[in-house]
Amino acid sequence: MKARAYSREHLVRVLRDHDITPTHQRVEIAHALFSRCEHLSADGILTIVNDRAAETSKATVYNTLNLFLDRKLVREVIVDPSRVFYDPNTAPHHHFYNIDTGELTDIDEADVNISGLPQLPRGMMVEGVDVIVRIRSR
Amino acid sequence: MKARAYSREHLVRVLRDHDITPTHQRVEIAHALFSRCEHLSADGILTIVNDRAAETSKATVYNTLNLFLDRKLVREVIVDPSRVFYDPNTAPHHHFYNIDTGELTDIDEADVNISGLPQLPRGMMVEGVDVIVRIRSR
DNA sequence: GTAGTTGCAAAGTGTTTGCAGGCAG
DNA sequence: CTGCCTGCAAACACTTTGCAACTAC
Repeated sequence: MKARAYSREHLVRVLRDHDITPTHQRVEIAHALFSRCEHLSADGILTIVNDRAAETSKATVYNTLNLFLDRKLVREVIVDPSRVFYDPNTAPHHHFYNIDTGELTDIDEADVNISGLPQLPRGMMVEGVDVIVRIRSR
Repeated sequence: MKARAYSREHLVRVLRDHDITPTHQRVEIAHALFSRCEHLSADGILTIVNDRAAETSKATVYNTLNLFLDRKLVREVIVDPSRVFYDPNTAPHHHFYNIDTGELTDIDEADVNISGLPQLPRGMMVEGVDVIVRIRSR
């Protein structure tokens, strides 16, 4: 992903493109997600957004993230039942998960080749393939 | 996995082999998991175990599952943040996840080939690779 | 102006913990 | 007998919801 500092104006356009009314809070949440190349949890986002001045509630963060999810602006990464991460990179890709630190790192899908998956059950289609490589320090 | 009805005596031996005191409840929970080739949630196990007569509490199911996990008798499958499944098949393998029904199906690891994973960060080792193929009806 | 959004607090869900009584060895 | 195990209920962390006030357009 490009490590670009997304401007507020650009984010407003992106939100509109996804049929999301660009309220102040939503722009801030989008900014938190897109301006850094990190995988954030709802709680992490809440902290960042309220870093300077408390202006966004927990409920709004959750509602907004679910909205972004629904509008396919972000993607959920499920690696630990007690930690859901939101990934601003919606292109298909995979992850390293550091089980010691909880850190997530992207793996470009182009690099990875998966072959030999069995036939799908009849009438089914693939929605997506997630690969999680769990790593830890030696 | 062999679709074999595990006897209680056999399970007692298995538990002992894993340094687990084979109490009545633990044997029942192990039986629920191993006697069927399903991926069960804590709640599903609670239901099965108490199907005839209520004799096992929720807390014991959770404690026991965590114990089994720790002793590597079962494995956790994380596909949905609100549903943790316990998999009696500890051999490396992957999963189909039906996002409509929540159903999990095993994929034999021998069939699947993954190539092109990037170098690990320095000093790291792979603990395991999970592949989840999310499917839905067409 | 009006529909959609927000904040707060309360309710929900799945899981863990503290403690008194009970079972395994 | 002794220590580990169990059940219960309370505690917990995370997420969702109901509702009155507010904001985008």
